[in-house]
Amino acid sequence: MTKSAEDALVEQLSQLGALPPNDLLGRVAVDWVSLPATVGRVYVAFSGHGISYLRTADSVHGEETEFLESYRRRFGRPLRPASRPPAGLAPALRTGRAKALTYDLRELSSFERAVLTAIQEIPHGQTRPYSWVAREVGHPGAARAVGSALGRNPVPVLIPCHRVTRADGQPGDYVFGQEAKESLLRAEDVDLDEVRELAAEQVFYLGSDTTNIVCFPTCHNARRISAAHRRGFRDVVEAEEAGYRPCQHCRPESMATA
DNA sequence: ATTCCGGCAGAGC
DNA sequence: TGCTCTGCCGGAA
Repeated sequence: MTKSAEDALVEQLSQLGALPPNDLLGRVAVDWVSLPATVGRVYVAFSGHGISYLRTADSVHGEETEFLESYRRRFGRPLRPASRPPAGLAPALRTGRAKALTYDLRELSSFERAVLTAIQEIPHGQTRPYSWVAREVGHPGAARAVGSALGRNPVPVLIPCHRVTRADGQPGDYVFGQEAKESLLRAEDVDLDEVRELAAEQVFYLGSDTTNIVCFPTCHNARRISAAHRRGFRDVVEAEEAGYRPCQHCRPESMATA
């Protein structure tokens, strides 16, 4: 066992407090399973603390051993095969809706955890810019740092960093590659072609002239705007000058940062 | 469209 | 501590 693995165990044990000893193994040992998902087969590591790691079979070239090695490189400890997956995991992977699961994000910084927590609020089928996430976690201006944090997302697909896209309408980079990001979004019925067409016209927000509310184009409220009442905007300031206010659901950047 | 910087968190030295 | 570099960005030129 490596030094860092020992440290991790000691730290975990110290956090167990008054838990009965017969819970120890279940809390400390980390298991793994292989399951089908919308993106093909995935490998998932988990313990009593929650799901801690996910890789697609594609990303490890279909090799279970490569998954096990990548886990060991990152966490400094081995995995053991599980007899069955944690509750709710299989359906979450089938449907792409995973908000109810619990995750073990203790290895991350508080900023990284805040970012991953915030993006779990992005609904299935919708996207938000990196700069939006930065503002949501109280670090406006840290859009690039958000990208770095998402790049370290230990549980992609389930924690939906693929729903965070670039402000210019491009999908942006992704752990498993831009192609994988695009296919994940298309599987959620995100109309990437329309997003690109709008962006080409310098339209990054959509409003309805019946409600005078402005949204991100993928917001479910924006999807309901009829063609006759739809109006595009370059930015929120332009929309506000036209008498529109930001949607309370998708919260496009307004001037007030509270 | 492309390129070039400024900004920011984290890691390594 | 402080300095430097890197990275799923953004926006200006």
